[in-house]
Amino acid sequence: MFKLIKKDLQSQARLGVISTLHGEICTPAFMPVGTQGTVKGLMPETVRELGAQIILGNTYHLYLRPGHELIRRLGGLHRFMNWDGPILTDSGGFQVFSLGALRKITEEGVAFQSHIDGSRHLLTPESSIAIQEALGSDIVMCFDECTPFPADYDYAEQSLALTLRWAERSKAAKKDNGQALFGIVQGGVYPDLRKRSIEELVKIGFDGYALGGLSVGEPIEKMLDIVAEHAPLLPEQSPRYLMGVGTPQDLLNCVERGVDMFDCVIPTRCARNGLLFTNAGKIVIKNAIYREDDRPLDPDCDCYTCRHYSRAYLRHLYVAKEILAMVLNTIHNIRHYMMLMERIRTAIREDRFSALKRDYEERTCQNGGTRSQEEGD
RNA sequence: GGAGGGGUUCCCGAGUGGCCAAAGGGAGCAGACUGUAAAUCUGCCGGCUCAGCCUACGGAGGUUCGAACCCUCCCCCCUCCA
Repeated sequence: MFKLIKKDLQSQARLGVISTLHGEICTPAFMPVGTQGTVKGLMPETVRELGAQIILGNTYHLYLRPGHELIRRLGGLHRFMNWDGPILTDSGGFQVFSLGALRKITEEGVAFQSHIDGSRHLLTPESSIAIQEALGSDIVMCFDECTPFPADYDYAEQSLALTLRWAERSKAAKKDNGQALFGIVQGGVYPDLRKRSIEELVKIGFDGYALGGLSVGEPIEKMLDIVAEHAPLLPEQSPRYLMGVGTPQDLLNCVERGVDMFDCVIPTRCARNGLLFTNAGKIVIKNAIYREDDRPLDPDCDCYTCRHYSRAYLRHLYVAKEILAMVLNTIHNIRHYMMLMERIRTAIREDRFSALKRDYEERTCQNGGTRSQEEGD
């Protein structure tokens, strides 16, 4: 299911292809997030045109609404949302983390109260897998506990142990139906725990491996250290997925450290909130300096937004709270991410990944990436 | 002509003797956002030589230790009746 095509000589960067039931994915790849069966603001055709090869869906959210059985009856998630490319579904493990106040973790699984209506539900490794099978995703994620940060060693160790037991149960529950199943590495920020996590997951055996429990509030340097140390420990012939990351700078840093797949809400959420990524750094489109700026967002971008609209118009739409602002901004940010990934893949193929990374950093450093530079006050 | 209501900081709008540079919205300015409870959230928002001072609650005057708040006159708006 994964074919490693090339390894960079100067870094851990890799070029590969993942085969799924709904097509191939060239890696390194960034997967736009479509939590509720839609990449917010975009039609599937647009998502595809922007260069996305695979998108995310979410077990917890689709289970609660509209319900996985309903989606199954209507032909599965692909048909339901009119996206015929690959879909990866997250298991609900992240909601164990993000909906902290509304859930209780037990050996059996996680008892949730719906954030929508307060109703009570139990999500287990078995039910999470069953839901993902009903949705019909191409890549199914094991149900895990996304360990929070900070977490002390004892908590991280117990959490990891639980996630490993759940991984075994997820594997056991998974039907042999062509859907891929990925294991998730946990262990907090503790190297020995993460190493153990990897060893145990590999023993169980998965189609791919994800680094989880990162980008949950730990310092970026910490995350990079962990990725640098642990991504190379994952099986070379399996895809490596860093969950929930990140900024363009994070993507470059983590490809360099051996990661093949990413997903993150940053490009879509930030687009809706008016933060746009360009080849000259980030732009906060609501800022007054763009009031009469007739230039495109990014002259080096080929997206629909940059080909047709000025910063002044985009600022106007945003300030006026027009729906089109979110659409155009999302188109741009996703295209920026996709273009970056395309350039990364080409650069690895042509043995110039390091040069590309350096070049991108130089172009954008003038006003930094999100959360990258020193925090002011 | 008669009866009543009202003029507050960029706008709307609370306040009705000291705790008021004055609630709350809006606008404006800036920041955040990392497996989406996010079209969300946060901060600033009269000026200055900034633990204080100055300028401000339609205008002018007055009462008071003290007034956006009480009194007098004036100006302007709105509603109803004729």
